Amino acid sequence: MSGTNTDVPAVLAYELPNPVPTAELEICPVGGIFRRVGDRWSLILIALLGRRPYRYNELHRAIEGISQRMLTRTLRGLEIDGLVHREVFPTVPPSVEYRLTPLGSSLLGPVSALAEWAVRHEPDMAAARLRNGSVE
Amino acid sequence: MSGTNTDVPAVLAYELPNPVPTAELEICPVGGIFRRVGDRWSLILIALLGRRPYRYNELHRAIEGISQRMLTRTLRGLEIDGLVHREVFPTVPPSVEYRLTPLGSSLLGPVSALAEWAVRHEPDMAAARLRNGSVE
DNA sequence: CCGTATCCTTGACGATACTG
DNA sequence: CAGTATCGTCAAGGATACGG
Repeated sequence: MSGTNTDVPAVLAYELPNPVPTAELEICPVGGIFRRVGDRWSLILIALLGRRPYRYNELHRAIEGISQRMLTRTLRGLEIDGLVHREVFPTVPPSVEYRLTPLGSSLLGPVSALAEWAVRHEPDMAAARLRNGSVE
Repeated sequence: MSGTNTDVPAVLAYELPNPVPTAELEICPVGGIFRRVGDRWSLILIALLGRRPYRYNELHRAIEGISQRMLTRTLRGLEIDGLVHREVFPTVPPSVEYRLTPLGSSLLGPVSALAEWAVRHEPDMAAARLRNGSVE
């Protein structure tokens, strides 16, 4: 689905008048979303929670590379930005469930588009890195 | 173009088997592309070069917030990954032109999709931040 | 079970100065 | 014009230990 694109930008063309006043770029929220989701764990969490709700330790076990500190911090960040919902069940012992909000779910589409690009073109980038002697 | 999406993931669903062996996530190149392009300047440069080729100081003036150091480093990074092509013209004084490679151009589509999402939903995120008392 | 608190390392980034 | 070199700062992230 979705033809590959060597085609026109779209929003980008609109966002960037020619002399590029810089302020335009600062204001442009594209950078913002990349910063929010471009860290080490946010995307992984969003992808996971895109499948079903998870409890805290369930996430901790599932990802396993992540520290408790970063799991908590990343979840809080996503919660603050309204991408993830946190619900506490006052059971004994307590359990906390995390799920995507509708806003968070709406991110899955665009992210998937980028994911498809990455899956398709990552070999090209790897080849380029070899050609240009990054880690030879 | 492209209806909004609260719809299904796609690649993400494929990328993530349920117990999530972590290795799957490490290997998944989605994180990689976000890391490469999620820094402060890469996206801006890609967006700029998506419009036309630029010379070094032209970029430096156009973006203006950027230091020479970071401009050079970011361009080198993008060049190493095959997203940007650097061509030197042995004139006096020397001039160097940067342009997107076809690979780099192919990124504009997916990035634009995410840009559209950001433009549309950034207000929702800002509202959420206020609700959740991030910078109140 | 679900976190917080503390310490430490690393790398991103900016500022400034200098060069072919 | 098109960079490199050096230094300093700051936030992301990991490790470990502790608490409700």
